[in-house]
Amino acid sequence: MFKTTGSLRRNVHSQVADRIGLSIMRGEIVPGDALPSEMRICEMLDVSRTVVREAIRMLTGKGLVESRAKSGTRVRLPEEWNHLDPDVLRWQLQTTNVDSYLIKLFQLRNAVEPAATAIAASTSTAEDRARLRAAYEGMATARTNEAFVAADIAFHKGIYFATRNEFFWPIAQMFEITLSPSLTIAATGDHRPRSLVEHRDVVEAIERRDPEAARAAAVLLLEHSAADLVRIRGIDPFGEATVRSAE
Amino acid sequence: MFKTTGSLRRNVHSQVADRIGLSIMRGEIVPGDALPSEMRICEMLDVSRTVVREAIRMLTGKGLVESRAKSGTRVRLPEEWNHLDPDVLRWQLQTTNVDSYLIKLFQLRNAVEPAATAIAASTSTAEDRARLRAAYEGMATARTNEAFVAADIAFHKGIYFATRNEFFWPIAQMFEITLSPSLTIAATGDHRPRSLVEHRDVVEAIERRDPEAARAAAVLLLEHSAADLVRIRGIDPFGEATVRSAE
DNA sequence: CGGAGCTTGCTTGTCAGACAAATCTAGTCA
DNA sequence: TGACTAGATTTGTCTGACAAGCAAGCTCCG
Repeated sequence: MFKTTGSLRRNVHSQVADRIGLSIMRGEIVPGDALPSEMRICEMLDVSRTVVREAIRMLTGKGLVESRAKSGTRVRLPEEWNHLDPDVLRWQLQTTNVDSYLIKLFQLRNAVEPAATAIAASTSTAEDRARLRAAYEGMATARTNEAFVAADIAFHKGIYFATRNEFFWPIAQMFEITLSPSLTIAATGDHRPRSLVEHRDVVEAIERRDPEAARAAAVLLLEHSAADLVRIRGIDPFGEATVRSAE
Repeated sequence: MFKTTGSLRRNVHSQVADRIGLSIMRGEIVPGDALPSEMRICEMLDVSRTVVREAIRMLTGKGLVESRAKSGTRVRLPEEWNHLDPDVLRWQLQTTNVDSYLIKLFQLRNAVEPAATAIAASTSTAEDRARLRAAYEGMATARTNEAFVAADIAFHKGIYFATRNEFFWPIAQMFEITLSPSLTIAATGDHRPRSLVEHRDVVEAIERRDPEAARAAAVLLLEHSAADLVRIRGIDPFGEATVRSAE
């Protein structure tokens, strides 16, 4: 069990954490419910107790579970998990509807990115701006779709990093996780050059250290991205019908 | 060692994680550097290897360290840690300058909250709105400062939760962590009633399901909060001189 | 028949010792 | 001087053991 199933060799406890984390995301273990006991998990997965304990420790750190001494390890309420944790993100991406996921992600990006871009314009260092410019050049000169998407990710990471506010960084991290796989999905040939101008306007506004121009450029870039979502995946992040509430 | 130092009895591995996490935040172990080996940490803190390993597993899950087999456990680059993780937040709050921390936090809140409020106006359930209204009533009728701050936190958590977008939730969580202690700091008597009207406008705009009015009300509320920061702590989140970059 | 108190068992927390695998270092030999 | 080998170090994993606390079931008394 737990031979290298296709991917690279990872630690066993990480694989166990993946397994339990995915089970929780899939709803196989309901919040408030108890996990199987450590010994049971050992038997089920044929691993040692050490491995199981370390896996549960990881999940505890991400807020997914809570183990009170001798009462068992229980799944916590969804509003308590760290939804921005890369692992949690990955597990959710594997178990939920990708479209609604992309819409929620875009909502967050839409909320944060204009402000982040404005902050970047006023607090970035020369090094930050150089990195941003390099990422833009990478997009402009990219010959393959992969290279273009990689440069695009570097570009947006660069913006969040240039805020010099570490609370923005994890948000960039999450776009990175989500966009990497979508690279293959959105790999339509004519997708590439369309947003180049908008990216350039952003980087130049930041270089001019003009927060308001940067914010405006970011808004335009977001509108372009939204249009791409409509065009390529057929979902509209602004037409909120898709995320209409239950009630 | 590790007797209950003042606070409630917690697991030993959590205490060890705290200790190592704080060391990293304080810069006692520089990124790229290796932690002392497991056995060394065992000796230093007088705990078993099991405990040390589980503590390191928690830190690994938060992106703070990375242990490659037999090369040692190294501290990762700051841009890789999960700065929105509650524990990381707590450690940082204990080791860095509180003022610059509050400014960065306010920057994020300023970026996210207007959009979150607008989304809440369009996607909240009746239950969400009732909870928000209840939190507002709690603020209006609070007799003690503690009760007021608790209701205030519940109010803002309610907004982020009402977006029905889980990616906004961790951000609310972080405000909760930060504002709880600041409760004692900002405990000036006349601080209380000033922002009541702004809160009411927000909740009523959401109840009317009017996104644009909600966004506008949120902006006003933020301006009020910024004024409070200036008045009470003497820091100005919008006067960016305080977070001027190094270069 | 019903409830209070005790007992037992299960589960997590922690400790100790052991071996495998991989990596870095240092020494040796060409 | 350079490359290769052997040893030591460190993390990954397994096993067995005991303590402590919570929950359920059982017993006994009213």
